Amino acid sequence: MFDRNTVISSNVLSILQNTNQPLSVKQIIENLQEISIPANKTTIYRIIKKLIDKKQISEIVINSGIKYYELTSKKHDHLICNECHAIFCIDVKNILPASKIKRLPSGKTFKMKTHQLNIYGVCESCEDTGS
Amino acid sequence: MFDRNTVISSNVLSILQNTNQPLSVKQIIENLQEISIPANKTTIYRIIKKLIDKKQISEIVINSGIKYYELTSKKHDHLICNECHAIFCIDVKNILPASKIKRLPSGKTFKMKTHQLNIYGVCESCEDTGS
DNA sequence: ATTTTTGCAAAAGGTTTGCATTGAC
DNA sequence: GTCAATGCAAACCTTTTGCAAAAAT
Repeated sequence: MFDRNTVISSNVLSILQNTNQPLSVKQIIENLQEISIPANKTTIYRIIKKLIDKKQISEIVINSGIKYYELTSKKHDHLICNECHAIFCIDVKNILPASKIKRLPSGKTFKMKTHQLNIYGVCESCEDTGS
Repeated sequence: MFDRNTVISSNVLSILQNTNQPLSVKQIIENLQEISIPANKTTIYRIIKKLIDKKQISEIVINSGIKYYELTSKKHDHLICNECHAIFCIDVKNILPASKIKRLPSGKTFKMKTHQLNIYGVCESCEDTGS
């Protein structure tokens, strides 16, 4: 995973493996604190960056401007509550059907209002320059 | 539009009406400078906030963390170049088909790699409290 | 012993806030 | 004249960077 195995890096990874929703750096730090592993935010940002470079985790940006991270293998689309900002992971295949009311695996409902789809890739100009 | 009609606010709106892609606050300021209307960023943020409250414009967040704004009436999904960060507006209906290569209205191509779909709304707990 | 990982402080970048001034009506 | 809009400086928040100290191998 990492060049060297440390308490912090291994726990960050297992926290991400064991959660059922994307976590922000702040939330990761809180999770670490709960198991008595204090960590500096700089350290977490650096661990996150390595995991992203290895494509082990993916970055999610929501309208609050805060970034969240989840295992790439668990990558989902997301329902985001405008009120409490909770993030629920879903599979787009379960959404397309008509109703604006989505039933979550937990049995709870979610009223969909707006969406944002961003598709990332490479435009023709950048493809040409091969940068 | 606004409680009072000013040079800055009316021009911000017309810039957003005349562009074919979402603009950041920085880009809006640059657009204003080009027509010799210097404006403070605070002012632009406040104008943007009013337009969002009135739902005249919508906010788009991309992985760079920067927010972009576009007329709600022109709301699209977006292709975002990972290299140059250009944003191309598209209609999701034109995407779903098989190929990873999307042809833009301009005739140029875009190679799609990853996507992020965020659906905003209200979760059951917040719906209950009616907040 | 070497090299990576970590912590701290400071900086960076986008966004927001407080307050006094300017400008629209 | 009144109240909204603006500008400026400072604050805020998340994220990044530089450098020295600590830990892993």
